[in-house]
Amino acid sequence: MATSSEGISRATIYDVAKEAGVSSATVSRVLAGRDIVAESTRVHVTAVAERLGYRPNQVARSLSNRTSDMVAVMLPDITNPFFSELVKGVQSAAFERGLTTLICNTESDPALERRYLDGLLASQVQYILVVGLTLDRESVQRYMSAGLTFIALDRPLQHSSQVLVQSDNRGGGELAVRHLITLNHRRIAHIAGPVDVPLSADRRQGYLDALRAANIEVDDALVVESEFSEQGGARAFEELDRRGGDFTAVFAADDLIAMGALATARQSGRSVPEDLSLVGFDDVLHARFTAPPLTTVRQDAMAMGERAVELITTPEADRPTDTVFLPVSLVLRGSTGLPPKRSAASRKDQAWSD
Amino acid sequence: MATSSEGISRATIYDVAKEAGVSSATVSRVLAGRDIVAESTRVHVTAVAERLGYRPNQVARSLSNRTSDMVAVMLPDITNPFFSELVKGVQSAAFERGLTTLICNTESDPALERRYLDGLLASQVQYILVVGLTLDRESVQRYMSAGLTFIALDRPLQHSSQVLVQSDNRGGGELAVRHLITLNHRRIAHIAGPVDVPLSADRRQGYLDALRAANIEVDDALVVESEFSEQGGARAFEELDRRGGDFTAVFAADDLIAMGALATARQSGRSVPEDLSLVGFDDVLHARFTAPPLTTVRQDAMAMGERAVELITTPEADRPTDTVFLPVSLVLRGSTGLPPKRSAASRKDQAWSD
DNA sequence: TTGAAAGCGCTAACAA
DNA sequence: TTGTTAGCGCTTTCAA
Repeated sequence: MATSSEGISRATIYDVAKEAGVSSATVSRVLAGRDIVAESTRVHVTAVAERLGYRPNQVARSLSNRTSDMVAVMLPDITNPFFSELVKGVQSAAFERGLTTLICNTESDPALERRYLDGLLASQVQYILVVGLTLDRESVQRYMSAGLTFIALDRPLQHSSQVLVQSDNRGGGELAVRHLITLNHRRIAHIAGPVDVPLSADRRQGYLDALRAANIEVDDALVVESEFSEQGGARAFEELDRRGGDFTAVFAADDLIAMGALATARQSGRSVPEDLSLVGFDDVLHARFTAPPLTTVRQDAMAMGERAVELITTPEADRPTDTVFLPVSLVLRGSTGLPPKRSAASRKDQAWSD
Repeated sequence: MATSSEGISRATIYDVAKEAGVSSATVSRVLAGRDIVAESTRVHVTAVAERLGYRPNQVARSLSNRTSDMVAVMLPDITNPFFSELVKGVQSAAFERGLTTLICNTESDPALERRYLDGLLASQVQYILVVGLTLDRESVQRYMSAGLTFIALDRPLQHSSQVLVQSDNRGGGELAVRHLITLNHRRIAHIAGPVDVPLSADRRQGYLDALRAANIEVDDALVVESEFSEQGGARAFEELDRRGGDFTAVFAADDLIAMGALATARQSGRSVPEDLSLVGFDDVLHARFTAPPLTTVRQDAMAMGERAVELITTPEADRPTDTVFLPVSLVLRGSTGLPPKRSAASRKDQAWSD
């Protein structure tokens, strides 16, 4: 073994073996723990390894095993607070199981996705938790047959039927809009997420279901689309305004959109919730610090991450083959209230009860 | 070479060698690119490799080389938007150089930090971009002599004299407060960051310098401390209020604090900027979507990440040995304005000029 | 300019 | 229960 001044060299399994007077195989067995070893040699070898400050070389282990202790999580935008919380959940769950998390920020760029996947393949990484790929189906298939196992989080993988862990998006949308209806809102707008993200349709479906259940006619002019960002929400709200602005409430497809809409609404002179009620989706950390604090549908990002990691450590046979749904809940805060007089007055039942 | 149905097996360098009728060493040379190889064999081997879909096995490469193509970035909290932007910068710069980024979220927990560092060591990772460790100096030293190279980002490493890439925090604080003074504010509070984070002191020093330069007496009752979060900012603002609340402006040590303070200020019935001006620090994405949008000191997180990656790819000899400062700038938005009448009237010069 | 061969550190048959 | 040995896939002397 090289001296520490030589840098990165460390005690190897051979150093331990020689020092302990056994073979390297025995040391390996002791370390792996699951092979039969005499208690006395186990104790001795462990002590020697400890004394030498031995640390297994993960790279050598990977090469020999053709496995890796890393799990990758691939997502479109780490600056989206929902995703960064998700990452936190993945990371803490992975850590508990001795796995290291590799975060891949793709910017929804297929070229980046490909580079990452190639890199993961080259590094023997097997499991990829993925939040929406933009890569084409064929490429994904190719990576799968090359040995990658995908677990979809939040968004399904292109056409493919991988396991998917996601929140009850439709139910959440319904919850949000039912809340608004209960408050007596009738003209409810929806800022939907991008069409190419399936959960956008689910949340929108929840919106439609709630309206229909209350016999409220659906007005397409009240639905606009936006990307998941404050920027997008701001623009979408302007568009809604441009179309006439005849609504007393908005259900936004996520909190960022809601925050952008909130900022724009206030700039256009409306007070929230007096003139306009607003509901978001996700319950990101910042949602309780907007002015007013945002009423929103809570998704448990940490739980989603944990559940996904749980899946990869579940023997393949016991693994569910289709979607795992996570419950959502409504968090009431200050951004929703009764509609302004003009359109509210007619009903007094139900309000504030949900 | 195994068939693709066998899973993760791929063409190896030997498959290419055999197919091309050369030795594995030659293939290796061709791939490495920097060794002398006959042009004809280079072309031929490249073609064969291409045809076989050969991809070098990074694990084997690492084992042989005792190096890795990964660079780690270790930070206290990925959900802090400033850090997630920083990560984005690191990742894109790393990617351009063929490096893969490993993100380690430590929660400021020394036990987690240690586990991560052990793992990195085991994976042959050499470079760690680190945003503030809580680990003790001795441990850090031990990791360094075990071969890890630390590059400090945003916050210096414990007592150690590693390279540090950071913004001009003192200058930024001064800029913020000078702006408030120019607007005619005289009673300016400061919500400082945690004492154990050095940049807190720098920004606070900027605050003090600006006050002194304007001959404004410093009032310790106007300075409170907070962790870097909205939660903390909210609490700090309450404390400030409890102490009498005789101030017309607040300089917050970061945007999250500012956002928490903003929410609380509004709840306590003040309008911003009419009753109270507020300046943040960082210019995170959300800062332009608060109500009103936040005036703040802009740090270029992406640039910081890029600069750090640049450093690790710089030959050690040419590498700076101490702090690399990045410029900051003031972004004027809606959260700052003239102080309320009572305390403003007396001066008419300067206002709105900066 | 190329090839043979010895590692890098660990694991896993197979034998003993 | 333990040791011997042959890889895992690549890099890199050293010779040719």
